[in-house]
Parts: sequence; structure tokens; C-alpha cells
Amino acid sequence: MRRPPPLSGAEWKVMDALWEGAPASGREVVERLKGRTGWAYTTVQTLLSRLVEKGAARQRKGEAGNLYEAAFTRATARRSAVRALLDRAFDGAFGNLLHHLAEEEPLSPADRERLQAMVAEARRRAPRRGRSPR
Amino acid sequence: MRRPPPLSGAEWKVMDALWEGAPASGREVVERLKGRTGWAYTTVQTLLSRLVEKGAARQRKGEAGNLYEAAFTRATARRSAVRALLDRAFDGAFGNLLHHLAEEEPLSPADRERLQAMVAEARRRAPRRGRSPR
DNA sequence: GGGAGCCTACTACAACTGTAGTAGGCCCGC
DNA sequence: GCGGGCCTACTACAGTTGTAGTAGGCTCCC
Repeated sequence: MRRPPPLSGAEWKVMDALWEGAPASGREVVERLKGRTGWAYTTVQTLLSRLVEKGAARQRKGEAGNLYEAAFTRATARRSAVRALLDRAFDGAFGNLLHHLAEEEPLSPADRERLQAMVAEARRRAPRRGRSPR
Repeated sequence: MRRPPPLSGAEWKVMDALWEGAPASGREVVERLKGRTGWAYTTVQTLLSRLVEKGAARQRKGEAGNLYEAAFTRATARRSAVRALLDRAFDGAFGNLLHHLAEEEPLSPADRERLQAMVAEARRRAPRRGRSPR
């Protein structure tokens, strides 16, 4: 899966359930989503089918019914979602997003500390791995 | 406008044109979008009408046709879009997004430097303005 | 071996999105 | 004063998304 397909809001919830443990039966997925969504069994089934269709999940026959698992990791999906946000609202540039976060979002002082520490840490661990901004 | 409405991809492009200078006539908006989208005049008009309907833009009569302007700033729209991404893909928590950015995204070393500097700068300027993370 | 459950596949349907076409009004130049 | 442009309002239509319902099959119990 080179480029994961975009996931809709409802699809994200189902993928979250799959990432909690796979493979999972339709029944299990419904159980995991109970309390978060209250969706009918068939609603979840429809979403699972759509995810399989678009290549976000894989389906295989199990003992009792189909089993499902995500076709890519949460981190991959997040990268894709961040990329989509970038293209849509930040002119495609990471720098614009970073600037926005630092300047416009109500980060708590703790968030800022944390962000700063994380950046420093990541830089220490992988000083040469980045790509240049566009 | 307490909560700006969510904007679709096409709507973002039109809003971008409005933010480039307002008020602007439909014709001007179309001109600004030429080369970026190639949309027909009526396509842009439809999008402008939808934006007015959903309260994202304001319309008023001008000398020669309607004039349009954005009803909120780009920064406001961006905050809203970031919030939507957070809710959809990061469990609603800023911290998760920050962690993702630092750990998973291919930021260039320059981006990391910049991010770090911006955070430090923002903290210096507004040491007490943040809200606590959720 | 027939009914209760459970499962999958197919269908439904309204709202929202992307992308436009058409009709009808107003103004300017000839 | 009429044809060409330009503008607005309305309509169109397919694809996606959210949220299900229904029909038909398997299976296990009594």
C-alpha cells in the first residue's frame, strides 16, 4: 500500500477498532465500537466492506465468519491525514503547519515544553534523515 | 462566527482566493483561481454561494455584481481544520499530534530547528496563555 | 428436521461535494 | 431598440459518506 486511501470520519473509528487488535471478527469490531458510536451491526459491516474495497483493510474467512485487519499502521494513516490537511489548508508546506501550531494554537506551556523536548530528542536520534521543505 | 463550519477541499481553494484580498467580485475570484483549478465561472459561483449559505463568506451588492469576503480569518479556519484532524485521527489530543510530528513525519533538520526556535519564541512572548492538554 | 440465531451480501437513501449547464435580466454600443 | 456580453439564481447529476434495512444461508439444538 504505497499511498493509503483517505479515510472518512466513520472509517477512522472502525480503523481505530482494528488497530486495537487484529485480526478481529465483525462481531468484535462492533463490540469495540459499542459505547463510542452506538452503530448498528450492519452499519459497521458496511464500513468494514468499504474499507476492504478501498484497500484499507483485509478480509479473510475465519472459522466463524470473516476476520478483518488493517492494511496499514495507524502511523501511516496519520501521515496521510496530515499530508491531506497540509495540502488542503496549509499550502502543502510543513513549515506553515509548524508555524501555525506554535503561533496560533493554544498549546499549554506543558505542550510547548514537550514539543521542544521531542524535537530536540528526535534531532539527536536522527540528525540526517529529514527531507527538505517544499 | 463562534465555530467556523468545516470547509471542503474545493471550498478551501475559494476561501484562499478571498483571503488574498477582499471584498472581491465573483469575476475576481475566478481570475485568482485560474491556473490553480481551471474551474468554470459557474463552478466558482456555486462554491461562493455554498460558502455564503454556510456562513463562511459574506455577500453584498456592489456596483457591478456581488462582492464577497471571508467571514473569518485563515488562522481561524486553520484552527478549525486542525481541531477536526485532531478529533478524527489523533484522539482529540494535541499531544498525540505533536508526538506524531516529531517522531513520524520526515521533517527536515531545518524544519526541526525552526520548530524548536518557534516554540521557544512563542513561550518567551506568551508564557501564561496556554490551556491544559486534554 | 424445523426454528432461533448469527453472518454475509445486497440494497436504500438523504446529505454533502465536485463540477457544471441553462434561463432570464441588465447594460452598452451600434 | 436590439444583439452581445456579463451576471445572478436555479437546476443537474454522479460520487462519497453516514446510517441502516432486508434477504438468504449455515448451524446447532431439541
